[in-house]
Amino acid sequence: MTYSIGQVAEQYNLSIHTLRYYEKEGILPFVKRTPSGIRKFDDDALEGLRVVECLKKTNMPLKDIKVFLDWCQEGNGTLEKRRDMFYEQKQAVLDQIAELQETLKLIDFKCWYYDSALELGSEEEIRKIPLEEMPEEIQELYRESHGEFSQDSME
Amino acid sequence: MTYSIGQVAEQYNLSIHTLRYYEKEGILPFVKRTPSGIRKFDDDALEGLRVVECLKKTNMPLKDIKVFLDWCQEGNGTLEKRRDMFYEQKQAVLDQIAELQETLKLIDFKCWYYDSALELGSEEEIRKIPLEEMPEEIQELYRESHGEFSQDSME
DNA sequence: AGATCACTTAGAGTTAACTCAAGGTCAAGA
DNA sequence: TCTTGACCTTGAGTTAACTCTAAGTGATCT
Repeated sequence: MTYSIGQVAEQYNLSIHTLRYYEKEGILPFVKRTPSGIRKFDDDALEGLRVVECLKKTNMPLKDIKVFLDWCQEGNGTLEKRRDMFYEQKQAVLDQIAELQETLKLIDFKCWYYDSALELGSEEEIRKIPLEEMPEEIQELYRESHGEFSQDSME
Repeated sequence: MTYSIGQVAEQYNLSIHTLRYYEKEGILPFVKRTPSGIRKFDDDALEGLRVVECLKKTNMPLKDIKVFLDWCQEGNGTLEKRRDMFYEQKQAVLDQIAELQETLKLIDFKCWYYDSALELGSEEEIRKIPLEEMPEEIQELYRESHGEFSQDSME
């Protein structure tokens, strides 16, 4: 079974422009053509695209994705590089998750801050509250999202 | 206590250029100046920068960060908008974490795939293995990272 | 006094990743 | 046969977020 560029664009929520751009950049090496020059995507091409999309979601730049795809074309001599690359990428993703979880602390603190400000009617009221009088878990969020800083103003 | 642009750049791992760019874009509304025009960052400015950095880490574009900072300047009338924004941003971060965790499945599958290919000496060998003969947890990773597709080729 | 160094501005240049426009081809249906 | 619609190419334009250059100022060290 093969698909046209339009069908693939639809299925993967990419624009036709983007797919052609990827091919130009060497990001779609598995795409074949009909004799009249029309692209056709077979299962190999779709699997390749799935991997590209996966790596894109990890925020890997297209030029790095291309390096990987070039290794794929080179054959078994690059198996080790490719394996190492996926292990590195795994770590990169774990790091990103950890960072997002860190930023959640400040966001959760701000959610509490604005909820309280709205209850009290003004930001000034909530700013008067010393750190020690905030709920325990909010104190923790504050400390963890503000490093070792002492209490200062909040915007 | 106040800091110069160079000290702040160093502390926050940003370039001086970037800080000036942020100010130009309205992203640093709390920065004051000396009579001779030199920027000085006080605690308010640093706290603002901390929030900016936090929002940047959630992949919020600078123009959206600016909208928030403008609301901060407008006073208590915008408290609700600001709260809602943080709740939305919290959800956005949770979604990003979930997506990264999804992509980990394909990455983990690929780690196994290349480990096995290296053990067997070639990619062709591993591709011969039918899905059913792979370890249980790898079968799961494969299925979860490939949607409802039947087994096709892997690159 | 002169050098050095961190600061200032305005504005140009860069990079990544698209995104689009113009002009053309090709195959299928009325 | 003509039209429609999806495809094609080349090349230009866009956007975000920097990043840098040139030319100049101001404070401090020797």
